Amino acid sequence: MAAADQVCLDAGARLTPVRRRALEILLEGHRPMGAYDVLARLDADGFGSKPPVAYRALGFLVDHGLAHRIERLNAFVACPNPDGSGHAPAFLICRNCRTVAEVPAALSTLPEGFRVESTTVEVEGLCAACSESAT
Amino acid sequence: MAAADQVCLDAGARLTPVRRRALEILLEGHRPMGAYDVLARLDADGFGSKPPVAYRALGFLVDHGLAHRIERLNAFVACPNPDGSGHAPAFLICRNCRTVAEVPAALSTLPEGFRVESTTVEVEGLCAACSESAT
DNA sequence: ATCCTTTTTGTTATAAGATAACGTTCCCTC
DNA sequence: GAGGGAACGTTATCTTATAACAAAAAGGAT
Repeated sequence: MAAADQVCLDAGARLTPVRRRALEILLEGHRPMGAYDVLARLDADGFGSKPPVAYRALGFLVDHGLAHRIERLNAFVACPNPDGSGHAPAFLICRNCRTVAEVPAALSTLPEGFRVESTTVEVEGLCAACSESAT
Repeated sequence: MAAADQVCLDAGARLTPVRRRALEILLEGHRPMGAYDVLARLDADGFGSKPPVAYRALGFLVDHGLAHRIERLNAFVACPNPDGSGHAPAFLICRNCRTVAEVPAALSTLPEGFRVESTTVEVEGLCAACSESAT
């Protein structure tokens, strides 16, 4: 959370109560959460109860690199190390235990000429623990 | 299409009329199409008009590597070179002209222990042509 | 402090994407 | 030509996401 404050400070962005709470919810979750899951929690905490409340807060977090969207799951996770500088992470999604690990991405050599603006790298499979126990 | 026939033959799978037509529609599109876009075309051609018709046909194509799903767009594209052996492609998505190019993926060095089953690599940005004209 | 502008919030309403479950039909095998 | 599994089409419903509007709150300039 301290890192999040710093990122917002640097960016001149406001980590308002809903946004802060949304980030806390993701951090507490330790796993990807759908927008409606987050919404339910926000609603319970007295914030709005309608979808845009969650989508806006999550959008803010994603825009500032405080959270990431996992496309394959239509879900969101808190970024473990928000650094302000849009890094390009890869996600390892375990299909068994549904956990998601964020690791540094490493995309090699794309064709010339394409101007990259953002990347999505998601890998699905079995994490070490589940792979072990499935043997 | 000949390649598609071959892939299905090898896999002992049936490229039925709806499935074949769905693939043709994607091939004619030359761009990602939503399931409901494909559905409208299938319906016009006398196939069913309800979502499962499209989702099932597209699911079959994706399962057999004849088409790919673009997660960021919730859309589908025909695979330009279906080879039966689940290759791991990357997609270059131009945010300006909405075209999608499929290129060989090249993910380097993931952590040990994670057993990879499938990968999603999608890059958004400006294609060479749009990048040029935007200068 | 007060006015003004911009951002943020919450709402209503609706769009877009996806799947579960059921009965019927088709096709292959015996 | 009968049995059984795969594929089809339907109804119904669910999940995910956004457009558009009004009210409130924050921040800057005077």
